[in-house]
Amino acid sequence: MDNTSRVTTALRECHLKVTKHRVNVLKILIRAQKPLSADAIYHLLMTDRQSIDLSTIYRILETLAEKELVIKVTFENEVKNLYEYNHQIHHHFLICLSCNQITKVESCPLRDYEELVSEKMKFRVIGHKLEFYGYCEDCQKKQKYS
Amino acid sequence: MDNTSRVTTALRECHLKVTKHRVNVLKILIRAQKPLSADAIYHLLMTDRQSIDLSTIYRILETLAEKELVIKVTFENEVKNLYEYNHQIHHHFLICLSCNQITKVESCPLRDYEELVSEKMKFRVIGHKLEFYGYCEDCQKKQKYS
DNA sequence: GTTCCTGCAAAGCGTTTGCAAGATA
DNA sequence: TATCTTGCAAACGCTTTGCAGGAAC
Repeated sequence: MDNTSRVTTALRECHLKVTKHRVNVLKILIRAQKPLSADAIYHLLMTDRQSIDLSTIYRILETLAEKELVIKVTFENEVKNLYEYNHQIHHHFLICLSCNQITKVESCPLRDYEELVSEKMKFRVIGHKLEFYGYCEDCQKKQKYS
Repeated sequence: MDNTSRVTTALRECHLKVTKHRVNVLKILIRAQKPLSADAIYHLLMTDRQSIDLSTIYRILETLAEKELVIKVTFENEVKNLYEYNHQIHHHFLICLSCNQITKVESCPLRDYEELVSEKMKFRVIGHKLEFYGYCEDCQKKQKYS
């Protein structure tokens, strides 16, 4: 199944009308494979000669987040909210402090620890958010020679 | 050593002038034991009959964050930036999805995992950010009877 | 006296909202 | 046709900034 039909089906299942803009936004997020800002989506659409208003993008993202087709995330030192396609696969991010590149990691060390926290702190853990900040391979190389 | 002199010393060590406002902001953050917004600090000062402008608080927090006396943090679904006193002790937070209460946990399961990430992903990990979202004890009780 | 800090007012920026026109079902 | 979606313009809330007066060193 290609992305267009995948996205169309997803929208129908959520009882949302299938509009050009919604399809485009979802396809962009799938292709990106990482969180994007409303603004970034706007520019990608513009580059692709798709006219759309920024406020429409915000409304679309809000709606999609409500239906859990996308996930809204915020990172440290990033003013804008970012939105990622919800692949339903638990993951974390590596965020390069130098170039800000975001890389996904699909392994997670926290399953056991969550139980421990639940017991010790009497806090019922529903989820967690974990990011690693540091330097990606490229930036490490650049730093060596600068 | 009481908080006033602790804070005064810290400011001097950072070559910052010791002003009433800076001392007050730092003391509030120490007392709070959790991250506060600029706005929250403003209201605490006002309640204490200390007149100050919001922009001054932002400037103070920015300066203190630069000198690493405080840490600027952002949480999911929280529009405002929060600032916490930097106790230099590694910790994480439990964030209640119901009442938004923030609780500190000082244990951390990630030291070993960071090494793994460094090796496997060729990403030099400098730090990480981890929060647990769920329900605190009080909210769990309330949910039972509602 | 010099440098840094602060209050005030205004602007900046990301995001949200009201409303009328337009598209989807 | 009824309902939902969109573009446009304006407003909103948090944060930053310019500038002149004031405080710390």
